[in-house]
Amino acid sequence: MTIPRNTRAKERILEIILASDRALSQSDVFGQVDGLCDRVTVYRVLDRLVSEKKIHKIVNVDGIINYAGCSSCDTANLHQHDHLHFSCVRCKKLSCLENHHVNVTLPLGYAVQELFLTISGICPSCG
Amino acid sequence: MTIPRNTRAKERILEIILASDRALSQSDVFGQVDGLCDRVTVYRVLDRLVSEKKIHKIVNVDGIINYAGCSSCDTANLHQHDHLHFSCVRCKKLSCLENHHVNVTLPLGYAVQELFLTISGICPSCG
DNA sequence: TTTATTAATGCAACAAAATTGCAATTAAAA
DNA sequence: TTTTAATTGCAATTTTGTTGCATTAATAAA
Ligand SMILES: [Mn+2]
Ligand SMILES: [Mn+2]
Ligand SMILES: [Zn+2]
Ligand SMILES: [Zn+2]
Repeated sequence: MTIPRNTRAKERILEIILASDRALSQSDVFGQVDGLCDRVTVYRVLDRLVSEKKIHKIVNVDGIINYAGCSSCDTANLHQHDHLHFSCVRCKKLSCLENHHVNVTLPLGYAVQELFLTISGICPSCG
Repeated sequence: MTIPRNTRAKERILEIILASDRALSQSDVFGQVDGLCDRVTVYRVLDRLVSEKKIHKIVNVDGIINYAGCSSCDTANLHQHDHLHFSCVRCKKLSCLENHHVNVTLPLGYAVQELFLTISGICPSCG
C-alpha cells in the first residue's frame, strides 16, 4: 500500500495507450516513449497502471501481453473485463470490442474471476 | 513435408502431456522428462506434436504457452478448438473444459478464424 | 540382416525478454 | 523549504527461446 505518484513517464505512457486505437505491447510502448525513460521503467509503469486500474492486460494469441485503456470498464466499484478482443491475423491489430460482452456459464464449482476472450481472424479493414 | 519419426523423446513427451490432468508448459514438460533429452529437443518436439495435431497450444492468462492433448478435437478432418479453458488463480491449474463450447457473434465485417477463451478464477478443488 | 537416407538430437553459441539491486532522483506531503 | 519515500536509471543477472552444425538413430530399401 504505497501512495502512487504522477510522474512524467507514467503520464506519457498512459497518454500513449489511451491515444492508440489498438492494444499495445511493452515494446510498442517503449518504441513510442522515444527515449523519455528507460525500458525497465516502461515495465514498471505498465504494472503500476494495471494495478491502479487505468489500463488492462490482454494476452494476445501468441502469448504477447498487450495493454489497452479501461473505458467501458472503469466504473469505480465494478472493474469488469468481460468484453471480447479481436486479433487480426493480417494487420496484426489487437482491439477491444468494448460492447461485445459474453456471458459464459461454467460447470458447478467454478468461481469466475476474469474472462480472457480473444478471437483471431480478419478485421473489417482487412476483409 | 518431411516424414515424421517416432523417437523416444517424442513418445515420452506425448505420454507426459496425455497423462496430465492439466495443461503443461515447456518448462513443466522439461521438468518431467528427467534428463531424457535436451531442453532444445523439448521445444522442437512440442512444435512437432502441435503440427501433427496430437496436442494443442493454450496461451495462459500470463502469456505462458501451455500444451494439452487433443481429445474432443482430434477428429481427422475438423480440428477445432472452440472450447473453454479454466485457469485457477490458486492452484495454477490450467485445464480444458472440453465440452464447454461458446458461440460468439461478432459485428459485421469480422471473419472468425480461431477462438481463445480462458477464464480465470477458483477451480472446484480449490473453492 | 545390412545399407542408405535423412529426420531428430545434443551442445554450444546466440539473441531476446524480463527481473533485480541499489544509488540517485524527484513528486508530494509536511 | 525541508522531509519522506515513491520512482527511476543503469548495470548485472536471469529466464526464455532460437540457430548452426556435427552426430545419432529411425525407417525404408536392398
Ligand atoms: Mn479490452
Ligand atoms: Mn484445450
Ligand atoms: Zn486487420
Ligand atoms: Zn485450483
